[in-house]
Amino acid sequence: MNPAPRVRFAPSPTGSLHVGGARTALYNWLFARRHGGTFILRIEDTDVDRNKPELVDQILEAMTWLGMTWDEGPFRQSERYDLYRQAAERLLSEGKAYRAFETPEELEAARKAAEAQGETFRYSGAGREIPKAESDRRAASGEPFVIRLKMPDEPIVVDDVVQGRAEFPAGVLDDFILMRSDGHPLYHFSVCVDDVAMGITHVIRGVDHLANTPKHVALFRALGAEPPRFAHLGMILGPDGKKLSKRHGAAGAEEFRAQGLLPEALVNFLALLGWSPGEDRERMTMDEMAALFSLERIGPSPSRFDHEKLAWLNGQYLQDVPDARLAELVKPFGVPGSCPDETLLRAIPLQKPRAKTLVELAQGLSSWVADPADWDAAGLKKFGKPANAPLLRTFLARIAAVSPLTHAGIEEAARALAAEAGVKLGDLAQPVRLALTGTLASPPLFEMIEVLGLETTRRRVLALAARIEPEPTPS
RNA sequence: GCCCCCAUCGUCUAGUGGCCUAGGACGUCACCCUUUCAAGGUGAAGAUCGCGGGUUCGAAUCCCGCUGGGGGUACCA
Repeated sequence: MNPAPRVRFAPSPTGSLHVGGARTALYNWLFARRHGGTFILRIEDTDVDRNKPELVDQILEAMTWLGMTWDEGPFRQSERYDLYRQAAERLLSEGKAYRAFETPEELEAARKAAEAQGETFRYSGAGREIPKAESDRRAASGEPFVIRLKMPDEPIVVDDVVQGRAEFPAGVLDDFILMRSDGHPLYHFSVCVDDVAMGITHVIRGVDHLANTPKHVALFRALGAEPPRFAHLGMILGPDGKKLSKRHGAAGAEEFRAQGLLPEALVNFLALLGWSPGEDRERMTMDEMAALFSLERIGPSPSRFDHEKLAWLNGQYLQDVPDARLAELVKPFGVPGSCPDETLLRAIPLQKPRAKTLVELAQGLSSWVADPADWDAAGLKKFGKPANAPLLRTFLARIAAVSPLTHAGIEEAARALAAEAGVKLGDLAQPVRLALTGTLASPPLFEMIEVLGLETTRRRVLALAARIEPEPTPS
């Protein structure tokens, strides 16, 4: 058996945890769990200009919320500069890398010129020709330089676990920069140095890195290490097929959290974007997924983010959350803390089948807590005819006589009243529902009244009755 | 421009040469249940497997071309 794999998730703190990143993290996590490996968290913060340190905590929190715990780290690349400098020195002394003294301006000009010709700019490799002694002397004299890798003069084959085999011809890649003139390592370099140092065996990341992979392969070899296995994941697109962004509603983990989604649902949904365990399995816990996960079953193509399906899945999960837990979870979404837990606990079982998210649950719960501020216009139009006012009052009188006030008893009274009045039960129930909730949609009415109690019911019903009664003769 | 990748119902996908009259899920529609709305149950519509050529007795599955989409081509990550 192969040694236990070591994988890493390496976000850069230039934004919050995007769902694309969350899915990458998840696949790494799942892979590590599946094979008893190690999941490492590494913060790629070498771009001093674009980093936002405060985002690191946000990313860690999102990871935790999603249930992805890491075994090692978080390591920060900004704290590992010595490592990169040493590696660069070594490459330099081994002749696998060299100093180049062109200024950014010179390079930019050369790039412009090449583009004007309709050609791809590639660094000339001029620095390769500078004798070692001269290079050392110029560096010692303080002349700014970058360190570039000598790319091998042979094609590089990347045998990707999910994207398949890709061959990159020799000569299309130039001698790219490892260390900037200010001494900061560049992404490609710090990544490979760290991957070697951390003993990474499998690199699972987005396809946007596939084209960079030959650089990494060359770098691993220069560093004297066997390149890891690569698995490049297809992009996650918005419903319109464009790159997913806030424009599509939500793109960051904490935005989904704010929308009232459950982490287990989001994680399950994300896992299915590109991976399938086969046998038509869809709903799975993280443990189940971890048991079934394999890189071979990841598809190569990009996928669109379908909010509808996520919502459905979330609704499924929501039904299984114990009511007491739900009572806690829903509180940040606007259910007044003043609502007695007893009411909440009786309302939740009736309300939750009607909710797909915690936000919807909180909305549904609101009418158990507060009298309706207003009545639905369509409802008023349909059931607000003055003749209903006496019906409502009679209804109140009838249920006042029901003792104890059980939903079965209330239903019995309601049915009797409807029969007497010669109307369908719905014609009585709907006005009452409008009075209690302000809307025409709610959980079963009689159970609601049982929980709400006579006082609240009376107050709300009288309010509506007063509203629909004929004006006291304007004349 | 150059290099690389991708392409099955509207969406996520199963499918790795015969089991495919292409399966499941979301969504949609219908019916059932029903005091409303959901949930739930049952069922239906929906994919000439992007297009065109090959290979093969046989292709969604292999090969080539095309088209469309995406990525890379930075002293960004």
